[in-house]
Amino acid sequence: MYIGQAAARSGVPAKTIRYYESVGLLAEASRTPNGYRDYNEADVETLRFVSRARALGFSVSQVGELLGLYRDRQRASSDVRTIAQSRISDIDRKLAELQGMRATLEKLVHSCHGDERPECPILEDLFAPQQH
Amino acid sequence: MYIGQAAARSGVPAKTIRYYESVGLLAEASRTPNGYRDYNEADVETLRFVSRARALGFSVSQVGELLGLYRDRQRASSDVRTIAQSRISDIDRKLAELQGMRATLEKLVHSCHGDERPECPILEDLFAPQQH
DNA sequence: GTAAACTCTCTCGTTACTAGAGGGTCAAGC
DNA sequence: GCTTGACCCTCTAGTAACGAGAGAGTTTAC
Repeated sequence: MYIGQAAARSGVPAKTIRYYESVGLLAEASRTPNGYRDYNEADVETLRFVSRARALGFSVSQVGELLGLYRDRQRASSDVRTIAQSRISDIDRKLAELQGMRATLEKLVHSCHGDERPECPILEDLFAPQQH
Repeated sequence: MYIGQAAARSGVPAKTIRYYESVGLLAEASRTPNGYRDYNEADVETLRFVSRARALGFSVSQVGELLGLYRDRQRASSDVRTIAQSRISDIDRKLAELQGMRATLEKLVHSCHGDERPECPILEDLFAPQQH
């Protein structure tokens, strides 16, 4: 099948498929005589794997690692588990950061009347912040 | 003062200050006779404002808006409040997304023994995902 | 037969910087 | 007078992960 159909069936845009190939995440696709990329069922499944792993926030290079682990079935499950756990740690750090930001913003918003008057403590706070 | 001192006092790296100027977030700095950028106290305070707003996750262009609101004291506080609230909404969306990712990863990690055996349900799950 | 739809490669734009090249300026020390 | 080091300058390129668009060839449908 051509790239358009592979895109439709995997949910990965054609542009993105070419990009993944260009950066080495996917092997170079075989070509039909006219030079169009040619895909099969297994390729579509690989694309779905990539798509789902990306949706879980794995970077493209991490997805490359996961694909490698999948292809080499001799590898221990602990390798996969380790990658997944470090991703969880990344997420936890990001969550804490966002929650801190949110708390500060919430405090600022509550201290601001939000009416037609120009005074708003948000800006003053940003200019003269307490340490945090 | 030169850019190095302004950087030290504001916490914004010199390269970043030049970058902010180049994208129009900051006005072009005045220059000493030798061509060096020249900063004063007010500039340092502006840099601190920018730094703090960036740390709260406002984009550079949003920081530009906030600076504009600060300079034009006639503007209503509701403008500032609206920007801050939309930033909170952004954060809430991101939090929900990360929490969803985290839950899925947690489930996968729990289903994986993490030992020397090659079987790990994480990869199988990524290949044959249930809808979510 | 032709027009739409699809494919190709290539380059640029995005965000918010950071790193580095190549070069000018300035003060201190010998 | 000269060098050394710490500054400063501009400009370019690289980062992550694509998306948009140009310009051109191919296939498909009517």
